[in-house]
Amino acid sequence: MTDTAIEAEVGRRLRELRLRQNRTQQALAEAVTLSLNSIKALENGKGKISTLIAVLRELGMLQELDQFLPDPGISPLQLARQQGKKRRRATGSRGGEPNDGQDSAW
Amino acid sequence: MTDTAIEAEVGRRLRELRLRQNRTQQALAEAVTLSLNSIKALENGKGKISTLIAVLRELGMLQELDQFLPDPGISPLQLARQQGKKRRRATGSRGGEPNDGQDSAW
DNA sequence: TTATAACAGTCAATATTTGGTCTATTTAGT
DNA sequence: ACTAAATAGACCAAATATTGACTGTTATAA
Repeated sequence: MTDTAIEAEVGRRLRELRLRQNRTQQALAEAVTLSLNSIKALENGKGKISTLIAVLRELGMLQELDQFLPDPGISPLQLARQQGKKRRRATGSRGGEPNDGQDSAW
Repeated sequence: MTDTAIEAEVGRRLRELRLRQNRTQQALAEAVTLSLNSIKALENGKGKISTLIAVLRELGMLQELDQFLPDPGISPLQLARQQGKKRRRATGSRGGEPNDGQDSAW
């Protein structure tokens, strides 16, 4: 499934959610203070993340969003290591490729 | 929690996921065929939906996305009513406000 | 059946994102 | 401690999204 296909599918599902609540694109647009065109575009698989979030909130899906991208927290070891540091970065050996993509979580 | 705050939080969690896999913004950018700037912006809570989806795929979160926005399917009654129709719309009485927002699912 | 609301599609102007490049800061490997 | 990699931040030009207005199509209430 291509990225474009997924975007389109997201749009379809958002429309389905809206219709389940029997709401109009126009009404939804007004509720989120966005234009009707933006809603159309969103349901057609285009748009900004901010638009998506606004609509999700209005449709009452924010809790699901939190489940979807749960706050992973920080592993204790990294937390300990973070003392006084302002940033975190990916680590790796100097010469070679940065890493092999295996996640160890610590 | 404001929309902007949620966007920022999404960015933070995406960064956390990336770091758990010990990957570089640069490496991630190359993996999804996007610019480093786009990844920076995304982790800062800005960007397009297409960018978000590409990164989610690369981080292996597409299944979670499917759970988050599950295909609601169509209720049998609506399916029956949809015979030969090309579109679906929100319904409502002619004169008054379109609807009260209660979802009946059928 | 008919009138009209809901929706699709387009256009021009504006706003935001993206890509590319550069500089500065900070973290981690040695 | 030194040094290089990872990241932040700003800049510009190009691409894309948003808005508002308009026209055409389709489904539903009456």
